[in-house]
Amino acid sequence: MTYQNKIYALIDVNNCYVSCERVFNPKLNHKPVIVLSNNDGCIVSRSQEAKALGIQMGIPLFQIKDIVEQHAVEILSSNYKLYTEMSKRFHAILSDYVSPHEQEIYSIDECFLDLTAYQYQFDLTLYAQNMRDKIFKWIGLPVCIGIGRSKTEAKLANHMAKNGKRFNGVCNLATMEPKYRDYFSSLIDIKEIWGIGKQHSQKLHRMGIHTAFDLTQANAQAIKKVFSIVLAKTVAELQGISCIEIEHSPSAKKQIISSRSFGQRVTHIDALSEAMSDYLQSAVKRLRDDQSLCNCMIIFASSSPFDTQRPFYQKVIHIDLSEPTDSMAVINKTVMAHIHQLYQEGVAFKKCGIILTGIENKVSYIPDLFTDVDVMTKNENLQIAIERIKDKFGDQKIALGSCKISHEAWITNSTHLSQDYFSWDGLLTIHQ
DNA sequence: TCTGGGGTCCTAGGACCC
DNA sequence: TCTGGGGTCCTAGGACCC
Repeated sequence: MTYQNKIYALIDVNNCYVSCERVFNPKLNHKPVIVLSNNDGCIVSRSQEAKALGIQMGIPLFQIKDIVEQHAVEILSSNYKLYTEMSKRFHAILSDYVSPHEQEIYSIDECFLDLTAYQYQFDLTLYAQNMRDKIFKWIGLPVCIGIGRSKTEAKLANHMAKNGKRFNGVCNLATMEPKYRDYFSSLIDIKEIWGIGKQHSQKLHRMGIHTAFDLTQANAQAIKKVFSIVLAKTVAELQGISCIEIEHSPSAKKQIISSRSFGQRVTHIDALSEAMSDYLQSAVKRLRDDQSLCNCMIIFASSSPFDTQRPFYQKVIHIDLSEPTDSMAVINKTVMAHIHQLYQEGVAFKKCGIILTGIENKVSYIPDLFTDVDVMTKNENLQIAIERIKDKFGDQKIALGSCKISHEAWITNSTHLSQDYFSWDGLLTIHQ
Protein backbone atom coordinates (compact mmCIF):
# COMPACT_ATOMS: atom_id res chain seq x y z
CA MET A 1 0.00 0.00 0.00
CA THR A 2 1.38 3.37 -0.91
CA TYR A 3 1.29 6.15 1.58
CA GLN A 4 -0.86 9.03 0.53
CA ASN A 5 -1.08 12.41 2.15
CA LYS A 6 -4.53 12.92 3.51
CA ILE A 7 -6.53 16.08 2.93
CA TYR A 8 -9.57 16.98 4.99
CA ALA A 9 -12.05 19.83 4.87
CA LEU A 10 -14.17 21.10 7.71
CA ILE A 11 -17.31 22.98 6.72
CA ASP A 12 -18.98 24.89 9.51
CA VAL A 13 -22.12 27.04 9.51
CA ASN A 14 -21.36 30.53 10.85
CA ASN A 15 -23.36 31.32 14.00
CA CYS A 16 -25.61 28.42 13.11
CA TYR A 17 -28.83 29.02 15.05
CA VAL A 18 -28.85 32.75 14.40
CA SER A 19 -28.16 32.15 10.71
CA CYS A 20 -31.05 29.65 10.50
CA GLU A 21 -33.39 32.21 12.06
CA ARG A 22 -32.21 34.89 9.64
CA VAL A 23 -33.09 32.74 6.63
CA PHE A 24 -36.75 33.07 7.59
CA ASN A 25 -36.60 36.53 9.09
CA PRO A 26 -34.26 38.80 7.13
CA LYS A 27 -35.09 41.71 9.44
CA LEU A 28 -32.61 40.12 11.81
CA ASN A 29 -29.76 40.76 9.37
CA HIS A 30 -27.10 43.26 10.45
CA LYS A 31 -28.49 43.37 13.99
CA PRO A 32 -27.13 41.91 17.19
CA VAL A 33 -29.12 38.68 17.67
CA ILE A 34 -28.90 35.95 20.30
CA VAL A 35 -30.63 32.57 20.62
CA LEU A 36 -31.35 31.15 24.07
CA SER A 37 -31.29 27.66 25.56
CA ASN A 38 -34.30 25.83 26.99
CA ASN A 39 -36.32 27.90 29.45
CA ASP A 40 -34.57 30.87 27.87
CA GLY A 41 -31.76 30.50 30.38
CA CYS A 42 -28.44 30.82 28.60
CA ILE A 43 -27.06 32.19 25.35
CA VAL A 44 -26.34 29.37 22.90
CA SER A 45 -25.84 31.29 19.65
CA ARG A 46 -24.76 34.84 18.83
CA SER A 47 -24.63 36.84 15.64
CA GLN A 48 -21.37 38.52 14.71
CA GLU A 49 -22.81 41.85 15.90
CA ALA A 50 -23.69 40.31 19.27
CA LYS A 51 -20.19 38.87 19.62
CA ALA A 52 -18.79 42.33 18.88
CA LEU A 53 -20.74 43.68 21.88
CA GLY A 54 -18.79 41.28 24.08
CA ILE A 55 -21.64 38.85 24.70
CA GLN A 56 -20.09 35.55 25.73
CA MET A 57 -21.24 32.07 24.80
CA GLY A 58 -23.10 30.09 27.45
CA ILE A 59 -23.68 32.84 29.99
CA PRO A 60 -27.14 33.39 31.50
CA LEU A 61 -29.29 36.05 29.93
CA PHE A 62 -29.79 38.10 33.09
CA GLN A 63 -26.07 38.82 33.29
CA ILE A 64 -26.13 40.81 30.06
CA LYS A 65 -29.42 42.60 30.63
CA ASP A 66 -27.78 46.01 30.36
CA ILE A 67 -26.06 45.30 27.06
CA VAL A 68 -29.29 43.88 25.67
CA GLU A 69 -31.25 47.01 26.52
CA GLN A 70 -28.59 49.45 25.49
CA HIS A 71 -28.02 47.93 22.05
CA ALA A 72 -31.51 46.60 21.33
CA VAL A 73 -30.26 43.04 21.02
CA GLU A 74 -32.83 40.74 19.40
CA ILE A 75 -33.53 37.77 21.65
CA LEU A 76 -34.93 34.51 20.33
CA SER A 77 -35.98 31.26 21.99
CA SER A 78 -34.45 28.23 20.33
CA ASN A 79 -36.31 26.31 17.65
CA TYR A 80 -34.49 23.00 17.33
CA LYS A 81 -36.88 21.56 14.76
CA LEU A 82 -35.91 24.34 12.40
CA TYR A 83 -32.18 23.92 13.04
CA THR A 84 -32.38 20.16 12.56
CA GLU A 85 -34.18 20.58 9.25
CA MET A 86 -31.66 23.15 7.99
CA SER A 87 -28.84 20.91 9.16
CA LYS A 88 -30.14 17.99 7.09
CA ARG A 89 -30.12 20.14 3.96
CA PHE A 90 -26.66 21.49 4.71
CA HIS A 91 -25.24 17.97 5.00
CA ALA A 92 -27.20 16.79 1.97
CA ILE A 93 -25.65 19.46 -0.25
CA LEU A 94 -22.18 18.45 0.88
CA SER A 95 -22.90 14.79 0.24
CA ASP A 96 -22.94 15.58 -3.51
CA TYR A 97 -19.24 16.41 -3.43
CA VAL A 98 -17.88 13.12 -2.09
CA SER A 99 -18.65 9.41 -1.68
CA PRO A 100 -20.63 8.47 1.42
CA HIS A 101 -17.56 7.03 3.14
CA GLU A 102 -15.79 10.37 2.71
CA GLN A 103 -18.32 12.42 4.67
CA GLU A 104 -18.61 12.69 8.43
CA ILE A 105 -21.57 14.50 9.94
CA TYR A 106 -19.73 15.80 12.96
CA SER A 107 -22.43 17.93 14.53
CA ILE A 108 -25.57 19.84 13.67
CA ASP A 109 -23.50 22.56 12.00
CA GLU A 110 -20.19 20.90 11.13
CA CYS A 111 -19.16 18.43 8.49
CA PHE A 112 -15.80 16.81 7.72
CA LEU A 113 -15.02 15.70 4.18
CA ASP A 114 -12.10 13.50 3.19
CA LEU A 115 -10.87 15.20 0.02
CA THR A 116 -7.74 13.08 -0.38
CA ALA A 117 -8.97 11.50 -3.59
CA TYR A 118 -9.75 14.86 -5.18
CA GLN A 119 -6.53 16.74 -4.53
CA TYR A 120 -5.01 16.16 -8.00
CA GLN A 121 -8.29 16.52 -9.82
CA PHE A 122 -9.32 19.88 -8.42
CA ASP A 123 -7.91 23.04 -6.94
CA LEU A 124 -9.36 22.30 -3.51
CA THR A 125 -9.60 25.96 -2.55
CA LEU A 126 -11.81 26.59 -5.56
CA TYR A 127 -13.69 23.35 -4.92
CA ALA A 128 -14.45 24.58 -1.41
CA GLN A 129 -15.49 28.02 -2.67
CA ASN A 130 -17.96 26.24 -4.90
CA MET A 131 -19.43 24.42 -1.89
CA ARG A 132 -19.68 27.63 0.02
CA ASP A 133 -21.48 29.45 -2.77
CA LYS A 134 -23.88 26.59 -3.35
CA ILE A 135 -24.85 26.29 0.31
CA PHE A 136 -25.56 29.98 0.52
CA LYS A 137 -27.50 30.04 -2.75
CA TRP A 138 -29.58 26.96 -2.04
CA ILE A 139 -30.41 27.26 1.65
CA GLY A 140 -29.18 30.71 2.65
CA LEU A 141 -26.66 29.60 5.26
CA PRO A 142 -23.22 31.25 5.41
CA VAL A 143 -20.37 28.79 5.97
CA CYS A 144 -16.60 28.84 6.35
CA ILE A 145 -14.32 26.07 5.18
CA GLY A 146 -10.93 24.98 6.47
CA ILE A 147 -8.68 22.55 4.61
CA GLY A 148 -5.77 20.72 6.20
CA ARG A 149 -3.62 17.59 6.21
CA SER A 150 -5.45 16.29 9.28
CA LYS A 151 -8.80 16.92 10.87
CA THR A 152 -7.18 19.07 13.55
CA GLU A 153 -5.43 21.16 10.92
CA ALA A 154 -8.71 21.50 9.00
CA LYS A 155 -10.32 22.74 12.21
CA LEU A 156 -7.52 25.25 12.68
CA ALA A 157 -7.85 26.37 9.06
CA ASN A 158 -11.57 26.80 9.60
CA HIS A 159 -10.88 29.07 12.54
CA MET A 160 -8.56 31.15 10.35
CA ALA A 161 -11.15 31.29 7.58
CA LYS A 162 -13.70 32.63 10.03
CA ASN A 163 -11.48 35.31 11.48
CA GLY A 164 -9.36 36.41 8.56
CA LYS A 165 -11.18 38.50 5.97
CA ARG A 166 -8.38 37.87 3.45
CA PHE A 167 -9.38 34.20 3.15
CA ASN A 168 -12.84 34.95 1.81
CA GLY A 169 -14.34 32.08 3.81
CA VAL A 170 -11.94 29.36 2.70
CA CYS A 171 -8.53 28.75 4.26
CA ASN A 172 -6.36 26.00 2.82
CA LEU A 173 -3.48 25.18 5.15
CA ALA A 174 -2.68 21.96 3.28
CA THR A 175 -1.16 23.72 0.30
CA MET A 176 -0.10 26.92 1.99
CA GLU A 177 3.61 27.71 1.94
CA PRO A 178 5.11 26.64 5.28
CA LYS A 179 6.35 30.12 6.16
CA TYR A 180 2.84 31.52 5.83
CA ARG A 181 1.33 28.55 7.63
CA ASP A 182 3.75 29.11 10.51
CA TYR A 183 3.00 32.81 10.56
CA PHE A 184 -0.77 32.42 10.71
CA SER A 185 -0.43 29.63 13.31
CA SER A 186 1.66 31.90 15.49
CA LEU A 187 -1.28 34.32 15.72
CA ILE A 188 -3.60 31.75 17.24
CA ASP A 189 -3.86 30.97 20.93
CA ILE A 190 -3.70 27.27 21.80
CA LYS A 191 -7.12 27.39 23.43
CA GLU A 192 -8.60 27.65 19.93
CA ILE A 193 -7.18 24.27 18.93
CA TRP A 194 -9.55 21.31 18.71
CA GLY A 195 -8.96 19.15 21.77
CA ILE A 196 -7.43 21.82 23.98
CA GLY A 197 -9.74 23.13 26.66
CA LYS A 198 -9.26 25.43 29.59
CA GLN A 199 -7.19 23.12 31.78
CA HIS A 200 -4.74 21.96 29.12
CA SER A 201 -4.51 25.49 27.79
CA GLN A 202 -3.44 26.89 31.17
CA LYS A 203 -0.93 24.10 31.72
CA LEU A 204 0.57 24.58 28.26
CA HIS A 205 0.91 28.31 28.83
CA ARG A 206 2.83 27.57 32.04
CA MET A 207 5.12 25.39 29.94
CA GLY A 208 5.78 28.30 27.60
CA ILE A 209 3.59 26.98 24.79
CA HIS A 210 1.27 29.79 23.81
CA THR A 211 0.29 29.55 20.16
CA ALA A 212 -0.73 26.93 17.63
CA PHE A 213 2.73 27.33 16.11
CA ASP A 214 4.40 26.65 19.49
CA LEU A 215 2.42 23.46 19.88
CA THR A 216 3.32 22.36 16.37
CA GLN A 217 6.97 22.63 17.38
CA ALA A 218 6.46 20.53 20.52
CA ASN A 219 7.60 16.94 20.87
CA ALA A 220 4.63 14.60 20.72
CA GLN A 221 6.29 12.00 22.96
CA ALA A 222 7.06 14.59 25.62
CA ILE A 223 3.49 15.87 25.46
CA LYS A 224 2.21 12.33 25.84
CA LYS A 225 4.17 11.92 29.06
CA VAL A 226 2.93 15.15 30.60
CA PHE A 227 -0.65 14.95 29.30
CA SER A 228 -1.98 11.92 27.48
CA ILE A 229 -2.14 10.08 24.21
CA VAL A 230 -4.99 12.37 23.18
CA LEU A 231 -2.94 15.54 23.23
CA ALA A 232 0.02 13.76 21.65
CA LYS A 233 -2.23 12.99 18.70
CA THR A 234 -3.27 16.63 18.51
CA VAL A 235 0.40 17.62 18.20
CA ALA A 236 1.01 15.05 15.46
CA GLU A 237 -2.09 16.23 13.64
CA LEU A 238 -0.88 19.83 13.75
CA GLN A 239 2.40 18.60 12.26
CA GLY A 240 0.42 17.31 9.31
CA ILE A 241 0.30 13.65 10.34
CA SER A 242 -3.29 12.47 10.24
CA CYS A 243 -4.20 10.33 13.27
CA ILE A 244 -7.95 10.78 13.37
CA GLU A 245 -9.94 9.30 10.53
CA ILE A 246 -13.32 10.15 9.10
CA GLU A 247 -16.17 8.31 10.80
CA HIS A 248 -18.69 8.02 8.05
CA SER A 249 -21.27 5.79 9.73
CA PRO A 250 -22.17 6.86 13.22
CA SER A 251 -21.63 4.06 15.72
CA ALA A 252 -24.39 3.31 18.19
CA LYS A 253 -24.34 5.51 21.25
CA LYS A 254 -22.80 4.19 24.45
CA GLN A 255 -25.09 6.16 26.66
CA ILE A 256 -28.28 8.11 26.19
CA ILE A 257 -29.00 11.08 28.39
CA SER A 258 -32.30 12.85 28.77
CA SER A 259 -32.54 15.66 31.27
CA ARG A 260 -33.85 19.19 31.70
CA SER A 261 -33.81 22.03 34.10
CA PHE A 262 -37.25 23.04 35.29
CA GLY A 263 -38.62 26.47 34.52
CA GLN A 264 -39.96 26.60 38.04
CA ARG A 265 -38.78 24.76 41.08
CA VAL A 266 -40.47 21.47 41.83
CA THR A 267 -41.19 20.35 45.37
CA HIS A 268 -43.77 17.61 44.97
CA ILE A 269 -42.85 14.02 44.14
CA ASP A 270 -45.69 13.75 41.59
CA ALA A 271 -44.24 16.62 39.55
CA LEU A 272 -40.82 15.00 39.73
CA SER A 273 -42.27 11.68 38.55
CA GLU A 274 -44.07 13.37 35.71
CA ALA A 275 -40.93 15.11 34.49
CA MET A 276 -38.92 11.91 34.80
CA SER A 277 -41.57 10.06 32.84
CA ASP A 278 -41.24 12.54 29.95
CA TYR A 279 -37.45 12.33 29.85
CA LEU A 280 -37.48 8.57 30.03
CA GLN A 281 -39.78 8.32 27.04
CA SER A 282 -37.47 10.48 24.98
CA ALA A 283 -34.47 8.38 26.07
CA VAL A 284 -36.15 5.07 25.25
CA LYS A 285 -37.25 6.38 21.88
CA ARG A 286 -33.65 7.23 21.03
CA LEU A 287 -32.55 3.82 22.32
CA ARG A 288 -34.99 2.14 19.93
CA ASP A 289 -34.05 4.39 17.03
CA ASP A 290 -30.50 3.12 17.53
CA GLN A 291 -31.73 -0.48 17.57
CA SER A 292 -30.10 -0.93 20.93
CA LEU A 293 -30.86 -2.37 24.35
CA CYS A 294 -29.71 -1.07 27.71
CA ASN A 295 -28.53 -3.06 30.71
CA CYS A 296 -28.61 -0.35 33.32
CA MET A 297 -29.69 3.15 33.98
CA ILE A 298 -28.91 6.08 36.19
CA ILE A 299 -31.56 8.46 37.44
CA PHE A 300 -30.69 11.71 39.12
CA ALA A 301 -32.29 14.84 40.54
CA SER A 302 -30.86 17.98 42.06
CA SER A 303 -31.66 21.41 43.39
CA SER A 304 -30.18 24.56 41.88
CA PRO A 305 -26.40 24.79 42.33
CA PHE A 306 -26.75 28.59 42.21
CA ASP A 307 -29.13 28.86 45.14
CA THR A 308 -27.12 30.43 47.94
CA GLN A 309 -30.01 30.35 50.42
CA ARG A 310 -30.21 26.59 50.72
CA PRO A 311 -27.70 23.72 50.64
CA PHE A 312 -27.23 22.01 47.30
CA TYR A 313 -29.03 18.69 47.09
CA GLN A 314 -28.19 15.99 44.59
CA LYS A 315 -29.05 12.33 44.45
CA VAL A 316 -27.93 9.78 41.89
CA ILE A 317 -29.21 6.20 41.74
CA HIS A 318 -27.71 3.40 39.66
CA ILE A 319 -30.07 0.64 38.70
CA ASP A 320 -29.03 -2.62 37.05
CA LEU A 321 -31.74 -4.21 34.96
CA SER A 322 -32.24 -7.94 35.22
CA GLU A 323 -31.89 -8.29 31.47
CA PRO A 324 -31.20 -6.01 28.49
CA THR A 325 -34.29 -4.17 27.36
CA ASP A 326 -35.75 -1.44 25.19
CA SER A 327 -39.18 -1.83 26.69
CA MET A 328 -40.82 1.44 27.66
CA ALA A 329 -43.02 -0.40 30.16
CA VAL A 330 -40.13 -2.11 31.90
CA ILE A 331 -38.01 1.02 32.11
CA ASN A 332 -40.90 3.17 33.25
CA LYS A 333 -41.88 0.70 35.93
CA THR A 334 -38.31 0.40 37.17
CA VAL A 335 -37.81 4.16 37.32
CA MET A 336 -41.08 4.72 39.12
CA ALA A 337 -40.16 2.05 41.65
CA HIS A 338 -37.02 3.99 42.54
CA ILE A 339 -38.14 7.59 42.28
CA HIS A 340 -38.99 7.96 45.95
CA GLN A 341 -35.30 7.39 46.64
CA LEU A 342 -34.46 10.53 44.68
CA TYR A 343 -37.05 12.60 46.39
CA GLN A 344 -36.57 14.41 49.62
CA GLU A 345 -39.16 16.43 51.45
CA GLY A 346 -38.45 20.16 51.48
CA VAL A 347 -36.00 20.18 48.59
CA ALA A 348 -36.69 22.61 45.73
CA PHE A 349 -35.77 20.52 42.69
CA LYS A 350 -34.40 22.33 39.67
CA LYS A 351 -33.30 19.48 37.46
CA CYS A 352 -33.67 15.76 36.92
CA GLY A 353 -32.92 13.21 34.27
CA ILE A 354 -32.11 9.69 33.22
CA ILE A 355 -29.07 8.08 31.60
CA LEU A 356 -29.39 4.75 29.85
CA THR A 357 -26.08 2.87 29.89
CA GLY A 358 -24.66 -0.56 29.38
CA ILE A 359 -25.92 -0.25 25.84
CA GLU A 360 -25.54 -3.07 23.39
CA ASN A 361 -26.55 -3.70 19.86
CA LYS A 362 -29.81 -5.55 19.53
CA VAL A 363 -28.74 -7.81 16.69
CA SER A 364 -25.69 -9.08 18.52
CA TYR A 365 -27.59 -9.76 21.69
CA ILE A 366 -28.60 -13.33 22.44
CA PRO A 367 -30.42 -13.63 25.74
CA ASP A 368 -29.81 -16.67 27.89
CA LEU A 369 -33.48 -17.34 27.67
CA PHE A 370 -33.15 -18.47 24.10
CA THR A 371 -29.82 -20.23 24.03
CA ASP A 372 -31.38 -23.63 23.70
CA VAL A 373 -33.39 -22.49 20.72
CA ASP A 374 -30.33 -23.70 18.86
CA VAL A 375 -32.04 -27.02 18.51
CA MET A 376 -34.62 -25.47 16.21
CA THR A 377 -34.11 -26.16 12.56
CA LYS A 378 -35.50 -24.37 9.58
CA ASN A 379 -37.98 -27.15 9.05
CA GLU A 380 -39.39 -27.13 12.53
CA ASN A 381 -42.87 -25.75 12.94
CA LEU A 382 -42.58 -22.42 14.71
CA GLN A 383 -45.77 -22.80 16.69
CA ILE A 384 -44.54 -26.06 18.17
CA ALA A 385 -41.23 -24.44 19.02
CA ILE A 386 -43.03 -21.55 20.67
CA GLU A 387 -45.08 -23.92 22.79
CA ARG A 388 -41.96 -25.76 23.79
CA ILE A 389 -40.27 -22.53 24.88
CA LYS A 390 -43.35 -21.35 26.72
CA ASP A 391 -43.53 -24.65 28.56
CA LYS A 392 -39.97 -24.31 29.60
CA PHE A 393 -39.90 -20.69 30.68
CA GLY A 394 -43.47 -19.78 31.46
CA ASP A 395 -45.59 -17.16 29.74
CA GLN A 396 -44.73 -14.03 31.66
CA LYS A 397 -41.02 -14.19 31.00
CA ILE A 398 -41.36 -14.07 27.26
CA ALA A 399 -44.36 -11.82 26.91
CA LEU A 400 -42.55 -8.47 26.78
CA GLY A 401 -41.46 -6.11 24.04
CA SER A 402 -40.33 -7.03 20.57
CA CYS A 403 -38.36 -9.77 18.91
CA LYS A 404 -36.15 -10.22 15.89
CA ILE A 405 -34.85 -13.13 13.88
CA SER A 406 -31.25 -12.96 12.76
CA HIS A 407 -31.45 -15.52 10.00
CA GLU A 408 -33.22 -14.26 6.92
CA ALA A 409 -33.30 -17.52 5.04
CA TRP A 410 -35.16 -19.06 7.84
CA ILE A 411 -37.81 -16.36 7.86
CA THR A 412 -38.56 -16.87 4.20
CA ASN A 413 -38.93 -20.59 4.72
CA SER A 414 -41.38 -20.19 7.53
CA THR A 415 -45.06 -19.71 6.93
CA HIS A 416 -45.89 -19.80 10.60
CA LEU A 417 -44.79 -16.41 11.92
CA SER A 418 -47.44 -15.25 14.30
CA GLN A 419 -48.26 -12.10 16.22
CA ASP A 420 -47.34 -13.98 19.36
CA TYR A 421 -43.88 -14.31 18.10
CA PHE A 422 -43.36 -10.62 17.60
CA SER A 423 -44.51 -9.81 21.08
CA TRP A 424 -41.49 -11.42 22.65
CA ASP A 425 -38.76 -9.51 24.30
CA GLY A 426 -35.33 -10.24 22.94
CA LEU A 427 -33.81 -11.94 20.03
CA LEU A 428 -34.10 -15.36 18.59
CA THR A 429 -31.07 -16.77 16.81
CA ILE A 430 -31.34 -19.84 14.72
CA HIS A 431 -28.34 -21.97 13.76
CA GLN A 432 -28.79 -24.31 10.91
C1' DT B 1 -35.89 36.72 40.25
C1' DC B 2 -33.26 34.48 36.19
C1' DT B 3 -27.77 30.00 35.16
C1' DG B 4 -28.51 24.31 28.60
C1' DG B 5 -28.41 19.55 27.12
C1' DG B 6 -26.13 16.04 24.91
C1' DG B 7 -22.05 13.24 24.19
C1' DT B 8 -16.87 10.94 24.03
C1' DC B 9 -12.42 9.22 25.60
C1' DC B 10 -8.65 8.44 28.94
C1' DT B 11 -6.57 7.43 33.40
C1' DA B 12 -5.91 5.89 37.97
C1' DG B 13 -6.98 2.92 41.40
C1' DG B 14 -9.36 -0.91 43.55
C1' DA B 15 -11.17 -5.64 43.42
C1' DC B 16 -10.39 -9.98 42.09
C1' DC B 17 -8.17 -14.04 40.09
C1' DC B 18 -4.51 -17.42 39.47
C1' DT C 1 11.95 -11.37 60.01
C1' DC C 2 10.84 -12.20 55.29
C1' DT C 3 4.97 -10.94 52.72
C1' DG C 4 4.51 -12.00 44.51
C1' DG C 5 3.29 -10.44 40.29
C1' DG C 6 0.73 -10.22 36.27
C1' DG C 7 -3.57 -9.79 34.19
C1' DT C 8 -8.43 -8.22 33.71
C1' DC C 9 -12.46 -5.85 34.76
C1' DC C 10 -14.97 -2.13 36.71
C1' DT C 11 -15.79 2.53 38.27
C1' DA C 12 -15.23 7.35 39.34
C1' DG C 13 -13.55 11.39 37.94
C1' DG C 14 -11.51 14.58 34.79
C1' DA C 15 -10.97 16.59 30.44
C1' DC C 16 -12.72 17.54 26.13
C1' DC C 17 -16.33 18.41 22.21
C1' DC C 18 -20.70 20.69 20.04
